[in-house]
Amino acid sequence: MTQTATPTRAPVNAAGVRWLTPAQQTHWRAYRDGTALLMDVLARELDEDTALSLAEYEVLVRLSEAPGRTLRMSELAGELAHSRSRLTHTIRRMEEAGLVQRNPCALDARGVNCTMTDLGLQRIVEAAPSHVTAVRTHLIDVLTDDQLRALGTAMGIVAHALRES
Amino acid sequence: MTQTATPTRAPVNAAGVRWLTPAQQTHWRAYRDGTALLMDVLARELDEDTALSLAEYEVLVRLSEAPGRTLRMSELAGELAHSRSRLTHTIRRMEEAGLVQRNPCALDARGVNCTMTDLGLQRIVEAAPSHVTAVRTHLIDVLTDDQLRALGTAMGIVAHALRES
DNA sequence: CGCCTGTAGTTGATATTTCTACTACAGTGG
DNA sequence: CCACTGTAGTAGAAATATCAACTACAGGCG
Repeated sequence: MTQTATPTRAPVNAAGVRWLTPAQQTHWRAYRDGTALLMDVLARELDEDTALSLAEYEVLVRLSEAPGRTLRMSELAGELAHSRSRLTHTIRRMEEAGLVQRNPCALDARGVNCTMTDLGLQRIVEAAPSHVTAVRTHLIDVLTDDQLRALGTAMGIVAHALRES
Repeated sequence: MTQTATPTRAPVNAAGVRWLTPAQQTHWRAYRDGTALLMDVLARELDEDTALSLAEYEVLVRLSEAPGRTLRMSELAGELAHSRSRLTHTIRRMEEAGLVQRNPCALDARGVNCTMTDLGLQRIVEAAPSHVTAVRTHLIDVLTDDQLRALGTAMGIVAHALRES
């Protein structure tokens, strides 16, 4: 749990686990804490300004970019990295609120197409400026272009590695 | 919601909102999606291997590093960036499981000290190798040292900016 | 002291997420 | 055609997180 020396190579303990170097520890924690704070404030401000959760907003963004404002449930779940179950519950609530609509998929009788309604479109058009401003204020404007690019590149690599497995 | 040109300056819409450039959009999304995937897999593997949630693990880490394995509830909440309410619920469950213990604070009668028990220490000593390996596998080992450093630096700046306000 | 404002922590209700099991259909190979 | 395996989606229960009071005490100031 604690580190007494400052090795440049990761130490290996008796069980064969490669521990983290102090620098790795520091960077990992900065990432973890910064992400927790950032997501928290983005969720809070979005909810205050627009009464949408981050999950609902993300659903609407993906649908707004899809042809016919429509995506299969599984595609949506895959893009959002949400479980199928979670997505079902989210979409059911959004359907009750009139933001989306579900229809059976013609090509695959198992499938369900999820379509954004006009109300859903209206809501995200209203919400986007607030959210974009929040992302700018708390993330983009506090970093240089290089820092943001490095952040995106690093997490892109992480995401790619995870999607492989 | 969509971008047709590739400006290097952020466009400004009628409402005065500075939109994101395509590059900013790409990096922000890579960060968001990568983080979602990463946190998800870390939580899942930790739970499978040790029956601890990420939140519980983090509580134990902070306590293990504190003098006397003890922290005030509010200090713990501050470090974890969790709400007080959330922490109270988490700690109540952990206390029922015998991982921590709560005692009134001598200096401040409002305060509550939270102490890690021997069982709690044992549990995190057992859990740490698994979690460290997961963090290595999915984050640290897929990045170069420079990339990890850039990631930590960027999110450190973000965290610092958020803690100011 | 007595009042006021702010901090620390808890609680119960509500909302969301996760877990588990389930139905239905697709695709493959006998 | 039929079994078998895998994919798509759902539903209810259990776990967890958020929200909105609420109690209790600290610290400042008249």
